[in-house]
Amino acid sequence: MADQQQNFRAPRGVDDILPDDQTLWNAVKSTAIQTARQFGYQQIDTPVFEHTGLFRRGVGDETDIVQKEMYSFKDLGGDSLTLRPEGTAPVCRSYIEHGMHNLPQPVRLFYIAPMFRYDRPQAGRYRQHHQFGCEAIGDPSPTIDAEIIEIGLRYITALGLSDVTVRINSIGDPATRTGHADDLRAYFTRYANDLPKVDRDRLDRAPLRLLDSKEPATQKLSANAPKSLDYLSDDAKNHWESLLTLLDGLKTAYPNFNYRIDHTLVRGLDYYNRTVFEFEPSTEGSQTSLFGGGRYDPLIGILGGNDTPGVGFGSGIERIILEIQRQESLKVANPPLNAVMVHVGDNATNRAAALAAELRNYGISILMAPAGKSMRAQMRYANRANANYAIIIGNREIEQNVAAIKPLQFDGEQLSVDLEVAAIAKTVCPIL
RNA sequence: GUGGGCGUAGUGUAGCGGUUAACACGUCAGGUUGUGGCCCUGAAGAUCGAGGGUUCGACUCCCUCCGUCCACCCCA
Repeated sequence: MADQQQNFRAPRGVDDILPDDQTLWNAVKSTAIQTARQFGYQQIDTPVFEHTGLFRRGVGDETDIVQKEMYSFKDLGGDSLTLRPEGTAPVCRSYIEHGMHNLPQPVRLFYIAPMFRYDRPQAGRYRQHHQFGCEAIGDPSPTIDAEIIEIGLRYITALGLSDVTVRINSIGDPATRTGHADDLRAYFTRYANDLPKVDRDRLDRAPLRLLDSKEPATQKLSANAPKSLDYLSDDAKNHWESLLTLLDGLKTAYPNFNYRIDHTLVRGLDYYNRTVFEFEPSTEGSQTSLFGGGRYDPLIGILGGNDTPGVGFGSGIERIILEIQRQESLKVANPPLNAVMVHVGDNATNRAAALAAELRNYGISILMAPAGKSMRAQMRYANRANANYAIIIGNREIEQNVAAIKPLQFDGEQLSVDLEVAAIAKTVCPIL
């Protein structure tokens, strides 16, 4: 608890995104937007908070997210609201609410939005994080599953990331899923004595979870455990096999693409069925999964809409950025300003301010050096500002009705031009 | 919720049972006549995370709490 004497810090698990980081953030976000648009996806923003019931029903009452990770609160009217912990349920709610089933199907949507989970922070995990997500609603075909995965591929490729493995699995439909879960439970129960405590504890609660356990003993048992792929209905099996064919077809366009069928891959949220996938870099450390997604055919029905299939993914921007920095895969820099205005003396300051405003009408970017400081101080300021030119106006210039223009990024002659917008604009921004 | 590492100026670090708590970067001001980058000089900036204890004396040793990082659970 910060008392009155202490300075405030950001709450645990949330961070400022400082100016130095914004360049990379913007690059990542605009890559996401470009990629999604290239596939014909349209942007959607849903509110930061929703009725708590949306997540309880959509994500699943028994999931960890709902059980212990939601930022829920009552508003002054007594409604229970929750800061969005994930993006799919809200998008589906919006799809239903706005009758998007009347649009040509499937409806393809994407978002970039903050998510909130009350979780213990660690590397790559925050209480507020941002996700780039895509959702395709209204098409049961595996071509859309493949499309969703391809968006992910194109996105990470555009960001220059390599060494990313795509793991994929099918967990079947709700009916066969419970059969599989029951058999899994039975299988692991037989070896209960060999299971480490953590895994014995979740045997009842979440038998699927034992498959991706980090305990070596459990991993050994998982190898021979019942596989969800052996439980697929004929429909689900066809869907799965078509998807694999489609993914193989992507290898021409994405020579480095390789997927790995991984029967230990399960997803934590209740609404998934059939296809599930994850993108993972070869980083050591553990909270590194860059993408998670899959098909969620039951969800719209669960939320009260007509049965409508859907498939999508969410990708953590913070993790993408960590990985970009680790691989040094993307170098970005802000473009320099056109000029810094250096002005000494009250007359000069007034002229300079007016002139700067006029120059901005030309689309020129211009930064005012701090008023009232020495020319040296202003020049030092200009030097740090990442600008191409200093426009220098002092008493001498006012008298002679000129502006001194000095290049800052390279050694060159200082010029003297008429104290007049067009002339200065042309000097400071030659393409004009 | 559980376990481990770490907490000294804005940042990164040094330090030791007794010092005016050091260094670098950064910030600010200067380096003669109005002009940046390199260089030089100077200044500001730290109740050494908080509270308690041991001691003649603690930034330094012990305990508690808090914060932070990492890991587990789980997830993006």
